Amino acid sequence: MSMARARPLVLDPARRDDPCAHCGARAYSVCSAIESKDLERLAMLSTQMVVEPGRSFIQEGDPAEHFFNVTSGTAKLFKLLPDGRRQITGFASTGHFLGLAVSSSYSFSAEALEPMRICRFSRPKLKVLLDDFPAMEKRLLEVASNELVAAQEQMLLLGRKTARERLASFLIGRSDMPVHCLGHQAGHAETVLLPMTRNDIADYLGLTIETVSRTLTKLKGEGLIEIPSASTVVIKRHAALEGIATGVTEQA
Amino acid sequence: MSMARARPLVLDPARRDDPCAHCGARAYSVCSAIESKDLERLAMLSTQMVVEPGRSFIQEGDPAEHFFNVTSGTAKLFKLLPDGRRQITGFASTGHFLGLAVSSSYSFSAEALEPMRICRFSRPKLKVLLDDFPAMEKRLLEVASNELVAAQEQMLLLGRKTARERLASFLIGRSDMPVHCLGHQAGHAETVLLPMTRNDIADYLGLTIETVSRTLTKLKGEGLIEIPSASTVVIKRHAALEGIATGVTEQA
DNA sequence: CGGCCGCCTTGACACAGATCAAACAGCGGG
DNA sequence: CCCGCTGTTTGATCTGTGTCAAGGCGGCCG
Repeated sequence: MSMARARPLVLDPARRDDPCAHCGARAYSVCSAIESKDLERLAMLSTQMVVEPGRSFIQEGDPAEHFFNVTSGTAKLFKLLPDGRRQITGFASTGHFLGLAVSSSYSFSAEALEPMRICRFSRPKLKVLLDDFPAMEKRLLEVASNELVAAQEQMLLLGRKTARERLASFLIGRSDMPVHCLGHQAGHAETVLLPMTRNDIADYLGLTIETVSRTLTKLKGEGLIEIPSASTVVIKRHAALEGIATGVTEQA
Repeated sequence: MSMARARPLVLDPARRDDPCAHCGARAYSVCSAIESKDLERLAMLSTQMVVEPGRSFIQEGDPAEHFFNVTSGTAKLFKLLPDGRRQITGFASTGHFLGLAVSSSYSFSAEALEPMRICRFSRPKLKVLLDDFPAMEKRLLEVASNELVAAQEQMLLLGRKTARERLASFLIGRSDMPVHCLGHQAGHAETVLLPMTRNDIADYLGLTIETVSRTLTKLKGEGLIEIPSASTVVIKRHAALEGIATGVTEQA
């Protein structure tokens, strides 16, 4: 909680050879709303950056000067209480857009879980750009709407689901993620990779690390999942796990 | 949970004497992005409706054919699990815009707490309107961004705050609400009116009705609040309550 | 190759909040 | 004015998950 103060590395501040045109994440991001011919202008406004695991690139409370677009890797987004209690509100991976807040300061922090590449825009400049590209604004509204739906689902999870249901929901949610979010290691859809620690999972699901560990062990014992390594879960009985996740199945 | 099947009453389907121009909620809603001269066109697309307390006007899972704008009154928005567990994700009052979901079906239900007036738009028609009024799209993006921030704050509450902190946050949040959301009964800022039942509060805060009641009684006993009637709370020590809400204060 | 360190698992016990149960209060209707 | 309904408060007890504590495992560095 105390390290990660250093600023992330800015790549090639001088070199600007049309990064957006060659961006692998473009198809998945809000930038897909920009036509090829206008990409150069978009690139002019953006700065490519690399963030190492454990490094923060957004701090709750700091003046919100930039928007970000995740080009590769994964970050955790979280809020803190003064005594250190933490709630992870989501994980952002390839294509994810960050920093939509209207307010003048960030309402959450973001820290890289894996090596990341992100694309940074200054807020005032992007605002101007949006006036010229209403399609991008539309896209942003879509993105925001989808996140709102996801946030409401998470509220249901945090407010009303049991630990068992939370873990099942989490695993099902991960297994349903689009391939480009998962990074290089594609693999079988039922093989879920967890780039975050048990602590992160706990803080995402509103549980403790011990409960996460115990609950996973129990699901394994029941043959619903396998855990070949701490960061890999294989879903063996997808339908059963989904039943638990949606609250259809009574406790075992 | 089983009543409220009847459709809400549609007001004056024929009469269309420029309702938007006289709408008291316009200043607070997304419609403020539309200039006076264009209001007639907006009115052509909208249908005014009245909803009685206890009536649903959005059902989770139903095809999402309309957007709604709350003109007066308050609704609760919620999601259900198959066994009846309920999470209220928010309360919508005057000026609130509903139904942003991109998906083809609603992801939550909405039910009136008080007599409501709402303004209904067909989705396809509003989509077209948005192309002509990018200012309104901007406004929608702002609204969605703000709701996202609120949703993240609520995740922190549901995942990491104690019952005492949740109630304090809830009361502070209510006391901070803009006047137009609270309906006619303006009154002192420290007088909080609760149009919802204890059960609704519980389902909003991820608690049970008994815990809500007990915790309020305890806060009263400590002189932080007064409860002149079940639906009225007076905040006596705002700063202290705020300290509890934000997790600064240790448990009493 | 061995030792250290961070992360994960497992166990014993505690407690905040849930559950079950009953009495109480406000309010509209007869 | 009293009755009955619905929502609220209060009490007794239970339990899922948190807390505290002790190993275990695996990866990395020297």
